[in-house]
Amino acid sequence: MINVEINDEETHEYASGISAGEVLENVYGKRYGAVAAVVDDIERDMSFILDSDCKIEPILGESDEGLYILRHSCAHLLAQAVVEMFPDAKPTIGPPIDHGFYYDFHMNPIGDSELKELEKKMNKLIRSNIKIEREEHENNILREMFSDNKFKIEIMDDKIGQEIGSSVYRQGDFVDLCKGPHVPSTSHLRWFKLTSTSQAYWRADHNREPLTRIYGMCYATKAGLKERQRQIEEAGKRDHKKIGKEMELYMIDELIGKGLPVWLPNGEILRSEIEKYALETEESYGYQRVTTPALAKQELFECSGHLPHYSDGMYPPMEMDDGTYYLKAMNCPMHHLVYRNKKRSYRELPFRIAEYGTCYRNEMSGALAGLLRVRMLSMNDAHIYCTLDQVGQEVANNVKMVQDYYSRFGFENYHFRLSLWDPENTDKYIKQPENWASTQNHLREILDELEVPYVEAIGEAAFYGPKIDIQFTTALGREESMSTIQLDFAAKERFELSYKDENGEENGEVFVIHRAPLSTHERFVAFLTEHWAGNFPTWLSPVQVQIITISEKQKQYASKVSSILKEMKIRVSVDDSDATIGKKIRMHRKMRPAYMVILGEDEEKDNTVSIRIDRKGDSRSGDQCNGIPLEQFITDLTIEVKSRSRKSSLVKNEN
RNA sequence: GCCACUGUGGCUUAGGGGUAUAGCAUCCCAUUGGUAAUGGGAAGGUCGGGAGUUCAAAUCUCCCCAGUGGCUCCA
Repeated sequence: MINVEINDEETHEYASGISAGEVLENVYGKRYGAVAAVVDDIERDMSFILDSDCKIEPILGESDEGLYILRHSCAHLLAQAVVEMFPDAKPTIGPPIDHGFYYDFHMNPIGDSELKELEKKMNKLIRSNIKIEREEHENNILREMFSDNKFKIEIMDDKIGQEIGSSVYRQGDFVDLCKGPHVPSTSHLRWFKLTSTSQAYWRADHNREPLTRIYGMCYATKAGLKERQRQIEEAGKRDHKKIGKEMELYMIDELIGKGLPVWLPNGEILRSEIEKYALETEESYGYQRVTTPALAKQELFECSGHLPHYSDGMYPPMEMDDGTYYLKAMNCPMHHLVYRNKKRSYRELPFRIAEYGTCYRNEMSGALAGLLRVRMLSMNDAHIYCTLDQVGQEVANNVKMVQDYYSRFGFENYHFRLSLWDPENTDKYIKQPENWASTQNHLREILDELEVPYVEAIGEAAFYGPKIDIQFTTALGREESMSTIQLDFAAKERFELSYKDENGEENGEVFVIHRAPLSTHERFVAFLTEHWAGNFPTWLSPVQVQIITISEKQKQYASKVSSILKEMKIRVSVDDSDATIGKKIRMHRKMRPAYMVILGEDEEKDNTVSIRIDRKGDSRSGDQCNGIPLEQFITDLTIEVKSRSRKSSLVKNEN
């Protein structure tokens, strides 16, 4: 007999040789929802045999660990269906990911109809409730089992070597090399859906074999799957491409080219409001503004290191009669020249120059997406030239600036990331290992001191130095880089940056901080649109007031109200057409004005307005305050706009 | 760039070998209306572009162009 402690709560006695699953079933009953077990702190299959005293805990399907196992098992199930349907397909790897899993196969590409067939087949395998069994084999047996799959052999070479054995999991005729654990049978995998296919490369190396990747989502319960589908649908409604079209923020025309958005009047209002706000903020932080050209000579980008390290991201050169020119992908080289334009004194440091600079990047055509990834972008860029001692304070100021900006725009779903170089893959970076080590530590200390929580990411640095990136989570739950604060230890040598220090010596220890707290206009507006679902705070709204008349009798009063608002610099638009009031409201809600102002007989008689919130997708739609004195409305509105308030406070929720 | 899918008037969309549906928007007429559909009428498309198969192509085939998702996650 052995003593088994369950879930840190109770201890039971069992005959040695009992399985983890049998114990859990004995204690919790059959429908407890566990997919595997933790035995003495190691994740095990339900079939794991207990032959000595131990501790055991169930892994529930809905826990993070449980979902991981479910998704991993679901990937195996997909592989089983694929090899049954396409006997020549070679499974490679199939990990769980957020919301689901994927599996890469060496096989011909497949389309939607095959995807549906695969899903059907998987459902059939689920209904057959096939047992998933673990087997352990010697190295040579394993190599024999997977002799027709060079990818699995390569995995073994890398991970296991030639000596030791490992485990496989078998379900029906399908066997996969795997550490496990897995769910005990296919019936646990009911709540999945295959979502898409893609092409990937073996080992993510485009010189190696192209693979067909199949994606799926998988949850422990029907409710989990439904919730994810709802989230996807919800995210679709917030999609900046859809809202951008509806609100006429921007357009993309084939004749201009892809990745080259045109800002329409409404989008330009957003851009210029954001820019105005940034200019004010940065002026108060001691930045000076400059404007630099869109192109420059090859020699500049050789000097900066862009051509050796970043040429893939730049457009091909233009041969002119006096040399070779490139469109700029970054503003920094030109800003360095601004610094170098005259002798600098220590009294000038930190020297901060800023520019809403327009850069051109040669993104792969397939990577372009709405405003999120474009080929021409306007960066909220600035460079700070300072001593090593000043770096801490400057970075701290920028972290604070980012936090202030985000709170002003209402962003909450973000986190800081310390982006480090990859010492295993140094080709992408300037080769100065000691500088990498020291600057990375420096940034880490600054973040620790500020007590800002952050994660570290290897291989995400810029070629010239480590970064603090601010990562934004989209409505779909995907992570994207928004703001960035980068420390550059290479520019001082490449551009011979120096200053005259307190001792009258020429000092070359000039550190450069690159920073873009508001990302690019393009990406920022995309996030902003998604975050607010187009229902921007009043100060940003392209249409701040949409006047709607009840009948054409109020034409004059509407025109009077509108000219007063215009004088107060409020963006106002009037609909005094002969359509019905209901129709006018319906028509304008998709443009999402901050407020609708209804003007009828009563309002005109009393010199008042009725203020209404009615914006597509806004839960406050329909809220209205009647009979507000015109004077008061104008005062309140002006305050709300001037203070850049996040709240639409002119309509109280009393109805 | 690569893989898959998609492309029908300004927008949303039906159809799927016999040159095209509807709604919204637009314009006109009537209506002067109190909060998510007031009636009626008109106009608007070489079905993303090009080539091919066919008596006949929006529809089938091929090539382009553009959009969407994916191409970091290492048993």
